[in-house]
Amino acid sequence: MNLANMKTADSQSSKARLRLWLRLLKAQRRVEAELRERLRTEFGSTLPRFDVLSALYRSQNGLRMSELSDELMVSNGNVTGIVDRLVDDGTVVRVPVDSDRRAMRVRLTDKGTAYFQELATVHEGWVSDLFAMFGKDQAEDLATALHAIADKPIKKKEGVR
Amino acid sequence: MNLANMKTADSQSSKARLRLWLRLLKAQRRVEAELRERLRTEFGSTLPRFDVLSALYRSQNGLRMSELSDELMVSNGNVTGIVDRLVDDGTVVRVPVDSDRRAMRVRLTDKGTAYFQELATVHEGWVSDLFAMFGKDQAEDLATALHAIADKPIKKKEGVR
DNA sequence: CCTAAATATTTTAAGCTTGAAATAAATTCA
DNA sequence: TGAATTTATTTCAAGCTTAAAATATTTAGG
Repeated sequence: MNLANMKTADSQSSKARLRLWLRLLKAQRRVEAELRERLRTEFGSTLPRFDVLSALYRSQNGLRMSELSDELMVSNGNVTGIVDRLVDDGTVVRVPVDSDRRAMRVRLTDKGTAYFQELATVHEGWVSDLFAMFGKDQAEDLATALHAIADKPIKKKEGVR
Repeated sequence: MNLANMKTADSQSSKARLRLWLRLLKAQRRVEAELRERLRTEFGSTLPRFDVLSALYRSQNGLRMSELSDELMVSNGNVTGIVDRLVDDGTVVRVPVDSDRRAMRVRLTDKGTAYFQELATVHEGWVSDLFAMFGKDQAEDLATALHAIADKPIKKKEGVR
């Protein structure tokens, strides 16, 4: 085989990575569509709300609005709207932060905690079913591989010098 | 170790699968955020528009609205809006289908084709950079593993019997 | 042929999402 | 101290997304 007939290693890697990305995206969409549908029909809820409740449940003392948006990787304004709706249905409350009058701490109410526990149990079962083709070990291996991307440091804007 | 102290294999698998899902979701969000930002700042475009152009570019003769929404796994109404905007800026056209007056075929214009080719080259480079930690072989292995989820058959609603 | 059911698409209302602008409060530093 | 900057949050406009309803057309069955 001569050089003219051979793609460079870089081009081949690039294509393989692009295929990986498209596959990752498709898998994510398929699972997300299924989870959204089930949250809607069985609980009258949505994924963004579930995500917020989940983040708050994992925290001990609630989270500030900005901590929530960092955790979920969505914009501040987005979190404002979702929390507004969760406040409306009584699952979370906004508590002013004593030491910083700009800030708000969001917490689960007792009702919200009970509600989320119910959801979380069922949700784990759904996910386990959707990923049933992966055994424990393979699931762990895949998760480890994806860690390299998921926890890649966020590129920060450079200050002007 | 006695049974009381040991989680069942099922529970452990379930947790591992849940972690895998959360990792997959986080990786997808990180990559998507980066691609969206670059499409916006460098091309004044968006991911949904890129996805539609990409699907049309891969097809030979354009796609019907319903083929587009199947391919992209989004709702019909969603595609209507995105195609409307692409028509506005002259990158695609709606062509009536002779044999079926309900249907529309969407095609890239010459302008749209040239524009997408430009985008696609740069986009592949971005993806390759974001996935740079995976070599060709590892990227292929991961893509294969994800195939099991990405191409899982869609569960259809059962008719009443 | 004619009606009923199915199909392709658009419209609509509500919620999600972003980036940018606006507010308000805390921090920095001269 | 007090002005300038930074930080936390909300508001806003525009676009994305969904599910359901509405329209228009085709297909199937009697």
